[in-house]
Amino acid sequence: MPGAHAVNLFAEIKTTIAATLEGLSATGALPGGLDPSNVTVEPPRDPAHGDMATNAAMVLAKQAKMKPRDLAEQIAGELRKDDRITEVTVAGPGFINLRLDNAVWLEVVGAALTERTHFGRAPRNGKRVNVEFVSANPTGPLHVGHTRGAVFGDALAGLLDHAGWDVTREYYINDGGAQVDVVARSAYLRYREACGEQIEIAEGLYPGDYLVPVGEAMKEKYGDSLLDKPEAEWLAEIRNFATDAMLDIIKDDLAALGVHMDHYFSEKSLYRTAGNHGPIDDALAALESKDLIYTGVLEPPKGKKPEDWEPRPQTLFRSTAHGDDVDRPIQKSDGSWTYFAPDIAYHKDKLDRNFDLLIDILGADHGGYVKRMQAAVSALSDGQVPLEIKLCQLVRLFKDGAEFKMSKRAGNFVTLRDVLYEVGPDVTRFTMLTRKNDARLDFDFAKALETKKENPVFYVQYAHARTHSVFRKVEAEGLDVDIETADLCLLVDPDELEIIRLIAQWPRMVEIAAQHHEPHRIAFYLYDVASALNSLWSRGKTGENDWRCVQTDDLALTSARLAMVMAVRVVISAGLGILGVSPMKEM
RNA sequence: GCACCCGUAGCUCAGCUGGAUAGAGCGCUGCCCUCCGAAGGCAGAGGCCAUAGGUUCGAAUCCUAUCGGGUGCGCCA
Repeated sequence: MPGAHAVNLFAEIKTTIAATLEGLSATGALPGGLDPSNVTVEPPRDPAHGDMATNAAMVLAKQAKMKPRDLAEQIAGELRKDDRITEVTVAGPGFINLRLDNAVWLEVVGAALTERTHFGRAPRNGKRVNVEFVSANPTGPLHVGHTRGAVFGDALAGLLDHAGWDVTREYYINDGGAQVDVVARSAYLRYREACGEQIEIAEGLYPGDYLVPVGEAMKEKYGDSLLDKPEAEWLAEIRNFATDAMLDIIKDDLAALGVHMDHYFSEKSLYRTAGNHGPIDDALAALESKDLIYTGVLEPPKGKKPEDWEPRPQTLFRSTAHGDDVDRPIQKSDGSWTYFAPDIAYHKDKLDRNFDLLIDILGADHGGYVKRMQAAVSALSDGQVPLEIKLCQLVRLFKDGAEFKMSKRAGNFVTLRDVLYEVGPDVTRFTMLTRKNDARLDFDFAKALETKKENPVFYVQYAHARTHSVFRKVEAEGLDVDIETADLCLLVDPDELEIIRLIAQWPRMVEIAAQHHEPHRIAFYLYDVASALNSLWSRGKTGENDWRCVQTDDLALTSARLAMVMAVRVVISAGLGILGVSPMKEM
């Protein structure tokens, strides 16, 4: 067995199979050059089939010009010689089912105990990934809509880190558009208010009282010197002041949720500075050199019926050359940039920072934006760097059993802070990760706090707490047990071995979830682990006394069982760690 | 009109680069604590994986078409 960081048994057996194929080719038993890349080694759905199943023979039958079952028998014959494998059968259309020596499984428990938080953590793969998420406009506190993206992005980043990537968590500050002027004007009103004036917040400005302290801070800094000046003289200054203040609020919100960004990138920095040149110009020049920029007139959008539509020439990006449906405007008809222009420049900046993979996390309402951005990245990187855009669907809130609708006009936005105040960061994070990102999520405040099995956060935490309570029991009784030196071979019960096999799947789970960029798989896996532990636990409570973990008259067996329980704890706490949830020692 | 996402048990949802008899929770039926947390466990009933074709040894999964739901479609980001 390889040492630390390489306890993915499924990957090991796959390697063994690949080696077996090569060996058979070398002896002439099989044709050479068989490509095993499509071979899978997985736990079979039905445990009666064995510990692992591989499709190798079925996948390679055509290449080898053999019947699947004949090929399977060939491979099986070789695998039977392997010490780790105790049983090899060929079944169905050509599955090869394997049973491994218990000792092999038990070694995984040993690995979990020695590696602890590193168990399942892949070796560094030397690749860098940039995960951009949240990126809310700096116009106020984060609300629930942002929360899902924040949780998802952070968990995905944690997952990729666990799977071997060098991860940068990044936030793009939209501080270049018109909406930050609106914040500035709104803050200015609060400033006048702080100076003792009666104010009226006009339609279209931000009414939120989070701007009150900003106005007071402005008075602190500027006194009443700005009161009589025209907007042109204070706008730029106040814009900076206000967006900084908003960003501070957002950073506090994220910190309260347990999210920490590695890098904040300002949109403003992309525009022309003192000279007549800036990153946007550079990005456009790069595209222009590839003949992807031209002036043209777009067709009117169908079905939307814009009343004031009329054909106008615009500067366009030939995104159709990179898979988009239509070319996209980067300049408005008045010559100013569309939002797309700074976004192109921003992604060029990411590319210039030499990432091997870019991931953007956006709300599902940005779906129309995916192809054009991927086209831009494809063009700028000559197809070398993939951009993956993960869209998070809406969160529907339920309060007191009824859906709670938020609307901008009613101003009844539920903020991230509200949610954290009600249920806390751990429940918020786990609950938001119990759905695929592209599925709508129902978030029920009451259910999130329920201490019942139907609430997965509770269920997993409960199992984790049990892994502690049993140790408290041992301590209270003053029993002399030692999990470090435990003889794991005493674990022979099928239910015990099932738990161990589940634990052994952890490294593989991390790998698969990371490959698919789907942290929710971790949440579901943890639920399975919790379920297996709870099931076994109950056996000890229903007459099968000999199953109880703690056997005062058999400390050797007790030690072995505690070692297994500890391995469960290691896996649950590692999994919760990836999701950003802190494991509880007692409920 | 076009693009993207989604249609799996009565309800809410999993289903691992296509794999063997499609899974869980809720709800329903019936069981299980003298003892590590019953805040739990076990068992039962419940399915034409939207529909129709196709690809292949093999499809909930891939392709095409249709139906149904969501999101978006130049000068908002």
